Amino acid sequence: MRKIRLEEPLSLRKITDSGQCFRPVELESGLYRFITGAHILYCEQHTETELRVSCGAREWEQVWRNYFDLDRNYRAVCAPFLGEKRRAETVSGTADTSGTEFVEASIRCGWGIRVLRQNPWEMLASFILSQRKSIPAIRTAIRLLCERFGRKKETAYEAAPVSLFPAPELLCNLSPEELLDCGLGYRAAYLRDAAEKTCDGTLEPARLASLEDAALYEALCGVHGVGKKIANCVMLFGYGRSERVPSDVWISRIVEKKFAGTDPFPDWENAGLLQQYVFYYALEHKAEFRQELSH
DNA sequence: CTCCAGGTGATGG
DNA sequence: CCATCACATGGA
Repeated sequence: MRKIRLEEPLSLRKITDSGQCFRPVELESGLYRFITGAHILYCEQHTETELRVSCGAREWEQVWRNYFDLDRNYRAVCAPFLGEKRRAETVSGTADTSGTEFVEASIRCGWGIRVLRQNPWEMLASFILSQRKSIPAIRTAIRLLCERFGRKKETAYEAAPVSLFPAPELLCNLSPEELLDCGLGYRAAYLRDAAEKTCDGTLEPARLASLEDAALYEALCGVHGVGKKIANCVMLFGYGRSERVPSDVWISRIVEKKFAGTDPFPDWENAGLLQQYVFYYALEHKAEFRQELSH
């Protein structure tokens, strides 16, 4: 395992648990596995700014530096919402306190999270499957999908081969039953539609990457089963559109409870990163935000 | 057994 | 525009 020094803290555990990705796992105590495309990384947290990684320097620079979004300075991005800087800017005294304090607490709680730059097709497929499922159930469904249909790759770190995410071409030729068998339920037809549109060029990732936000959003919403939340997830996590804010049930509850119903996410170039801290905070404090029972 | 899950589409006001 | 409802099935 090779040593990697980082300019900012990075937490393998928080990233894995943050709800933006479903395949990273902690295999045994402290050993994490990440996969993107056909690349597999084994990784240990040495200190908060030092990792031990299984790949060579070249692969780290060409693949994983981008995947972990290491060229972005998160401290600079978050500075306006933290401590002294924020107080200095609110001398007028009119700014609200509960909301901004909540944002600050969320950033501190999730410090070390990176918003990963993941594979666009994998994000589209994964978030289509995610609707009306719990995060553990999403992980199970995606794992089954990969194990059944994904290409296998041997590594020096595990006895069993690792399953890559199945390419869209592989899913186009499956029978409906084969997809249902992964616990996809009614989402199987949605996934099929996404696979076909990705293969026939309608949603070709390399072309979509060059589109403006509005056009990309339109294209994604053209898939059956993709609405605004999933489209924003794919844009944020798959196409690096860091201003997009996927608004789901958790975010709605937070807006209601902490921001008096007013959208706290400004029309800002990095709003999606803030969203990720706030979302993680909610996951880590579920009891506080869980749905009130109706009566 | 019951209830909920990182929503969406169809339908009806 | 907003309010409901069905949708399949794994977790808790």
